[in-house]
Order: sequence, then C-alpha cells, then structure tokens
Amino acid sequence: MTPWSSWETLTPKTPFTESTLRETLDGGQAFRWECDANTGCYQGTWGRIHAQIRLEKYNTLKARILGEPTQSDWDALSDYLRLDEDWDAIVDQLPWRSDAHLKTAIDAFPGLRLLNQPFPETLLCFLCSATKQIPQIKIMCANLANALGDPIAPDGPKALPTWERIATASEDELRALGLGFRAKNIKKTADQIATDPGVLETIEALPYVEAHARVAQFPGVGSKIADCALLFGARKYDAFPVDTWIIKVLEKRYQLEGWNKTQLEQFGRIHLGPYAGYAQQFLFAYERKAAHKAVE
DNA sequence: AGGCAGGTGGCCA
DNA sequence: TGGCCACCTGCC
Repeated sequence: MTPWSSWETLTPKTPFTESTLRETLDGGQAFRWECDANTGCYQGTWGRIHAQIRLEKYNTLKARILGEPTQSDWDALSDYLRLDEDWDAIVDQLPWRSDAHLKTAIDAFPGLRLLNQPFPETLLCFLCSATKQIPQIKIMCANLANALGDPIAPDGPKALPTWERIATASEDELRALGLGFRAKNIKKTADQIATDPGVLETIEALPYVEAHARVAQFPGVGSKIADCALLFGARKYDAFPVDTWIIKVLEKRYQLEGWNKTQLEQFGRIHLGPYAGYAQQFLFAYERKAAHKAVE
C-alpha cells in the first residue's frame, strides 16, 4: 500500500468555507472528487496527483497527497486550488454594484473559485457531460480512468487517460465504458489530437475568442463544452458557459425570455466582463442551491 | 413507463 | 438564422 504524506496546512489568500469548498471541488467543475459523508474529507484526482482535502475548525484548510510528494506536487496543489488568487480583486471587478442578483450569489459563496485543471482532461470530462447529470458524468470519467488510465501509485487510483491512449481504443471499447453516443465524438477527437500533437497546448495559449473557435472544431465540442473546457481547464475567465441552469437564471432573474443561446452568451460576456466565467460560477452555484432547497 | 438530463450536429425552411 | 430531432444510458 502506498502511504499518504502527512497532513499539511494550506494557506489560501482567501479562505474557503464548507459550502464554497464543496461547490469548488464537487459542484460541476471537476468530476473526480468524492466527499466522505462521515468526515467531510474530499478525495480526488487530477493530472498525476491523488489528494485528500478537508476543512478544520476556523476554516483551516488541510491536505495530504498520496505517495511521497515533492515541493512541485504541493505547488501543483496550490495552483490547482488557486490558493494565491486575489479573490477580492477579481470579485470586485464584477458588476455587483449594479447587479443585485449577482451580489446575492457572490455573498452566498464567499471564496468560491475556479479550479485550474489540466486542459486535456478537462476537455475529456466535458465531452462526457452532454445531457448528463453530475453523478453520471463522474461514473463515465471513473470508467475511463479505470479502463485506460495509468496508475498514480502501485495499486493506487488511476489518472484519466491521455488523448493518445484514447486514440488507440475503438469506439466500441469506449461505448462499453458507458459513454453512449459521446463515445463516437471522444474517439474522433482523440484521433484528431493524436495526429496533431501539441494542438491542445497551442489552443490553451490562445486568447479566449481564438481558443474557443479552435476547440469548438473538435467533434462533439460545441459552444458550451468549449467554454467549460476553457474556463475550468485553461484559465479563460472571460468564457461564459451557457447551460440549462444559466439559461434559467438569465430568463428568470434577468428577464431575458426569448433570447437564444448565442444572444445569452453575448449578454453574459458583455454584461459581466473579463471575469464573466467567475460570475457564471456564482450564478450557477446559487441557482442549484435554490433548486435544491425547493425540492426539500 | 416515459421523460429527462450542465449538448451537439444535421437537416429543413 | 431558427426550429426540430436523433442520439446512449440510467435514474426518478
């Protein structure tokens, strides 16, 4: 059995709360985190790192990493969680002064932030996401890792497969992982990436508009999935993913009934500005919370 | 038991 | 451009 590192105290510039940590790790940006119901400890995987994260009293953030992490692994954890991000400065640039609903959503999730995930695996996870709910997306990602991924440690959890590895699988093999019609798109995208190594790095380095146009050329990647991959996996904070939840928010709370998706995307980017993606995350989290409450 | 789910792409006017 | 529909699969 591979041992865990000792628990280290992390020092985010802006603290998490219980609900913002949950919303950050397990709110639909990433699909490889699970919360232990008894301890409230999150366990998850990204890149080649498997970690546990928990919040102690006074919102002290603790983490440990499977194996014998180096300083660069701890730095990777800090980058992943964006611990050094100037959250106050970012949020202050959102139009909360003139947007009461946005202000309500921000106040409900202080410290909620966007993860800094690896771009290739973020694209993969969101290719799985079409017309699926979060629990189902998680299962697909877990199946992909278990079937095609490399172990992070001997007998340990597995990383998500590389695109090159996926390209060596057949569509039928992928379908057997429960991907459904997404298997064809994932296979075709993998084939394209395999024949053009470095394309994802190139895309990641482009400004948002160019990156969006390029990533949306992959089969199965439309405007929404492109925006999610760029926002959650490439730090394009001006991306504004318009999904069913955000459509509801904009229709109901911004009185934009009758607007089509393209118009809603443009409204979001124009109204919310260079950090539109951050605003999206607050609005998304707040709306899901409201819907959850309504069920109770 | 049928409809729906963090969409996309193809087809038709 | 805008509307409609098929597409896998599992869960309510």
